[in-house]
Amino acid sequence: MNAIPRPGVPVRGSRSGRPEMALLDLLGRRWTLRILWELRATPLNFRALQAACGGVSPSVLNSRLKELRAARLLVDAEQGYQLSALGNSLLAQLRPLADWAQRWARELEQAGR
Amino acid sequence: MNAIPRPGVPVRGSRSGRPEMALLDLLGRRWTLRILWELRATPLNFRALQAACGGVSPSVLNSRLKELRAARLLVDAEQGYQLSALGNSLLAQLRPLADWAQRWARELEQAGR
DNA sequence: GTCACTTGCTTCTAAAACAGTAGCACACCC
DNA sequence: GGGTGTGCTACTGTTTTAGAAGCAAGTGAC
Repeated sequence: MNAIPRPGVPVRGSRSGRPEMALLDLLGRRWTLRILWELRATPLNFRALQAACGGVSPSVLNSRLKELRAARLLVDAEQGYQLSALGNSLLAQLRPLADWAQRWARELEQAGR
Repeated sequence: MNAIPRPGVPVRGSRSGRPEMALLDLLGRRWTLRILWELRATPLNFRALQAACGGVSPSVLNSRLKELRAARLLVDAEQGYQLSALGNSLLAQLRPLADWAQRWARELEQAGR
């Protein structure tokens, strides 16, 4: 299945077309979350984004960009790729994960001893 | 790289060990988000979880379960696998995504015309 | 003009991840 | 004993991703 996940369309592991399943499929692809994350503050062009993602291969990056454009989370701008209004609203949900990750790190460190 | 992402350890695309990078790597693996999602309400045993995830293959499911246990997001219970307190706190962050996905679906539908 | 440089991306091969099926080992119940 | 349910492992084949190379188009200096 190479289709780009969209609400209303069957995705990996769900033929219901329910929007949250499409979302979980989209976000569960390698690099998707990271790309959104790196664009949280500022637009980046192709090579800058590639570098920000630790040198992800351009073929994969381009696939993810296509998917994110199709999902309307991303738009092409003069300064490069940037989040759409929709993309920003998604990122608003995701941004608190940075704090959560801190807490996670602390708890894992405690548990590790 | 087959290592389980953990804070403090280099992950795909980041050697900094920053917790949010480890988290993005962990959640960006296929089925991880879906598994957490399916466990949001109730514990499920292996086969029930597999079915809930649309028949994901047992080898992959088992890998994800190992990762999630190592990340302390999941614990083994009598009723099957269930979210830990930590896992529940992560899911609390993720739950609003269902609403967001609804909105996303509406906007895509509009834009599609 | 052409030379160097940047940028978005394509193309290729190899490695890794995942899918899909079968089935084992153990437990429990009869 | 035989039947059922369970967590998983083993295997083969397909898909996805990694990693390197490089091309086509644009820009600016000369």
